[in-house]
Amino acid sequence: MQYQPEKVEKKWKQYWVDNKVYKVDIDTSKPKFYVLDMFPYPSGAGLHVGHPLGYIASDIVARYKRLKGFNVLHPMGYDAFGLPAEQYAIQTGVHPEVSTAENIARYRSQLDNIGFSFDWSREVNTSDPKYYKWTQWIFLQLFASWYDKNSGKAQPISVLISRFEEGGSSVVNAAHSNDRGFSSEEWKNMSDIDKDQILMNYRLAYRKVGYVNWCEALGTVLANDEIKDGLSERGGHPVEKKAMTQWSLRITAYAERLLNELEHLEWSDALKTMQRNWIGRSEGARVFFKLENFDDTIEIFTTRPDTIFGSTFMVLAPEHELVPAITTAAQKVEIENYKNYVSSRSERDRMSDVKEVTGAFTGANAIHPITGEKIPVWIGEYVLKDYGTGAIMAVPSDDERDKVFAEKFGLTIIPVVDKSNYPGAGIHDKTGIMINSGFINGLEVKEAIQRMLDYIESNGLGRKEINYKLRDANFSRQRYWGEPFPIRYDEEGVACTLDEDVLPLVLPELENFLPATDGRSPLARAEQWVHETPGFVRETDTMPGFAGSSWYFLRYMDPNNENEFASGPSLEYWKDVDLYVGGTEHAVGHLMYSRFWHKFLFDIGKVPTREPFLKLINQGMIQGVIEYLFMKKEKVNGQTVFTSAEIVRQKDSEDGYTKIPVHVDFVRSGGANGSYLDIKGILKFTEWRPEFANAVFESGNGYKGTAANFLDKDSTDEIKIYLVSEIGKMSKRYFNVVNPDDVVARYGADCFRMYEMFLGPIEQSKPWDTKGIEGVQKFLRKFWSLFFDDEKWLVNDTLATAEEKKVLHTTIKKVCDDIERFSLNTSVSAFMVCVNELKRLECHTAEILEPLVRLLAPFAPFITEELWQNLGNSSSVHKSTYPVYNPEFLTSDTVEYPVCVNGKKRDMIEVSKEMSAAEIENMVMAMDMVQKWLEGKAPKKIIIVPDRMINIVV
RNA sequence: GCCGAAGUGGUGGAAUUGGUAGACACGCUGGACUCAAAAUCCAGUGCUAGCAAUAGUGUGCGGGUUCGAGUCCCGCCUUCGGUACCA
Repeated sequence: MQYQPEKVEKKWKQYWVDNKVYKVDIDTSKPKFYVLDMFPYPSGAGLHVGHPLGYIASDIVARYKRLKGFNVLHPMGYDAFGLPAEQYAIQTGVHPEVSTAENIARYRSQLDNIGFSFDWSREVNTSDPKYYKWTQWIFLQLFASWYDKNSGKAQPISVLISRFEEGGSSVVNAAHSNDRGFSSEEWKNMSDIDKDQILMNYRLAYRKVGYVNWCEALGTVLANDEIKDGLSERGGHPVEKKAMTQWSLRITAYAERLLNELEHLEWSDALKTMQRNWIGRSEGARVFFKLENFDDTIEIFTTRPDTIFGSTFMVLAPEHELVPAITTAAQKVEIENYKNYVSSRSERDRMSDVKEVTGAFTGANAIHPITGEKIPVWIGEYVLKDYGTGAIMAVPSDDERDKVFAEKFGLTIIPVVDKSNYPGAGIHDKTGIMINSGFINGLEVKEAIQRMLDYIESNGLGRKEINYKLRDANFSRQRYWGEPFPIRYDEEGVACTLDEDVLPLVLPELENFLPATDGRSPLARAEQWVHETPGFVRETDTMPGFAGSSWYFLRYMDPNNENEFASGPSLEYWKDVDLYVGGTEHAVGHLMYSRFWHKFLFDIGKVPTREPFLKLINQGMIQGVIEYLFMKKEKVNGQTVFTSAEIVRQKDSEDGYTKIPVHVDFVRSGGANGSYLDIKGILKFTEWRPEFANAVFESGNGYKGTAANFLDKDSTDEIKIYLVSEIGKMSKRYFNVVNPDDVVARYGADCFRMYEMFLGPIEQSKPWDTKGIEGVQKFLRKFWSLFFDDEKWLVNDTLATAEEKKVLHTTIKKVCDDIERFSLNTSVSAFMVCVNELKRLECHTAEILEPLVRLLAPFAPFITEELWQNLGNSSSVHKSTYPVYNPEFLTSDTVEYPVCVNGKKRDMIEVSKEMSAAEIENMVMAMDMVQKWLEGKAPKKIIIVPDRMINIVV
């Protein structure tokens, strides 16, 4: 019987559904194991071959753990709110709910096609009101909480209010953004609106001014992703920063815990380092600088208080609230112009450009808190509003950017750290001896920092402080397709929450998904919805993408619960995720927000664990090849011109050309350097992009013409328009998506699964390529042929030989070790080696083949299910047990040693395991090869590494 | 710019703790079977020299530590991911 994957796979897919093979429930008789994948955003392009990489790996582990006797929770769902569906709705009028449902249906069928063992009864969809009811509920809990630094956890706002009543703001040690202190009397006499404003600055979900990318021409707020080189990607219009009051989450309150509690997690060091650096804890001082002629003070944060004597000017973020007040009349125009320039700059550009600094003088001076000198106050884009206090004391002698700034604007530089005793020390290294620094002269930097901190505190100039690079998370989006806030504002503008029992607050129906005026969310168009309750207006912003994904892993534990986000017993049983698999692109964003929400839920007693994800594996990306055509920026005689890449390369500059992505299906020799469009490709391209129907194509061999001119050419290879290939994301926007369905249709799901694993280590990124998939296909056929020849069943009951047992048990050991350390590419090789060996030994005994089927089942669930049935079993192979390796079968009496001379392998020698080192030495010295290399001399040293190798040093 | 990762034959990759570099595959070359093809099977395959035995050389580049370095250290280069509103 021939191996026919399509037949076998169809049969077992149905069987699994009919018999609910992967359904899982709480079972306290078994240990639990939770295997989670980062759920996909269901994009219009469908699932591509990159998505399943992690899913296959986690599915193998889930199946392996099940066979090992664990009760495995292995769910899947959809992160279904997002920008692309909304953009699609604007373009086509199709409601995001409709397109999302279609995309989900497509994803589901694609996922089913690959044979995953998900328990689909637990599917989660973040855009389903039954789900986002609980996202809104969590938001309400955040709104109703503040962070008490004394108890180190979130507390109800009611506790805060009673503290204020008892002792005012000074008795509270909270994470907050409140800038005025008050006594209990003052609190009691405050109006409700004032109280509300104060409380807002303590809430974990609060409102503050944030900056959005505003595009006047498009009348909309843009995502960073929609901006290229400072212009809108659609249309190339200017983009500027615009201030808007927005919801924000006080993640900074959790900075210390997010940092410290990383330690026990089984995450890669690289990932932990990324999170640590993102949190960016630094110890230093907050120092107050008085202003000349103003009552206000400028607050700065510095990690180098020792260098304060070298501070010769100050720089404020251009958005700093003091800037308008302190700018002198003479400097007003300059400051305004500079602020306009800065609002056109992205934050990334502001941080990246270190060679060129820019800035403007406010005309104001600050008073140096120690020397009393007047120092000028500037604004500069390299100081960010949301980092630290949004202001710095500039020390041009000991900071790179301050130095460049001082040099450019002719400001004073006073050297304060003598590094002459530390050759090779960089400008930021905390080493050297203080000079020109008054009472700390002569001290080592580290000592000077301590001395200065003490001085600052005891003289009331400031205080020690810990600062974090981590910033509070902007939680508002001016979009339709997201969770509505369960918030409405009264006539005074006070934010009032909806009652929990009216949740979910469902998105209103809309026809037009374009943003409303002034960049307000499209929700503002739903007049009736906005004004539903007399005297109130609803919040029209929606929550960002990370809202729903910050807690979905909890919902899987009890996905259909209508009374709670998940029941106590289910949370208590499943606890946390034992294995989380997903891409590094989420290293800081999603993983940081999820940990934050989880810790908050822990604080309010809703989850039993401090951390959500115990072990995490980052899968690499499967990249696509992006193929670009060179297009001349300027039209020639009114026509668009595409130029073959070799012509452009001869000019050693790509200036004057734009790169237009081409659908990879049109390209010949794609992926390599010599990819090109032939005549057929050009015709397909112009058909696909009708706006280029009359474009001129220039080839390297002198042809020039439009697609129509090429029609009469006989040979499609006569004209080659070469392209540039780049490795990048597989994405609809680059037209390079490869659908797993196509691969499965051709080779079968088992083959696709094993091939994706065989491609290389799971953590590594690599471009998709089907070169080599036939090796895996051959393996599966060969495996099958151990059981069946053309028509006959070959498996018999003969006793297995020692050699056969050795092959099997070597493989069991290797595969188990590999799964445990997540090295799935090498376990596929191990299976190949095993089958090659068994084939050579003409092994057809059930004693070997039956455990081998179980061993392979997690990798190739279909073919093994079929063979398992043929072996006479009536239940699923996935309900059996995993084979256990027996070391007895692997013993050997001899060891083969490589014999090296000076570390270079020269010969091999087989040695009995019983031999002593001295005996081996004698044996080695007697070898002809050794004598030849010694050339009569005595060896300096003989190194014998047991079971490894022998090295002779000459 | 900053943070993180990767770089090994023609290609994907293996080498788990400093100990035989290139397992397993793809591709290629030659052969068997076949009228022919597909499929299958056998042999070879890092590079250079050599009929061969063998020798030299070889893990992005330049240094270093070590009896021994793909693996550790220092300095670079290139590519990828993130950089706070793509998900």
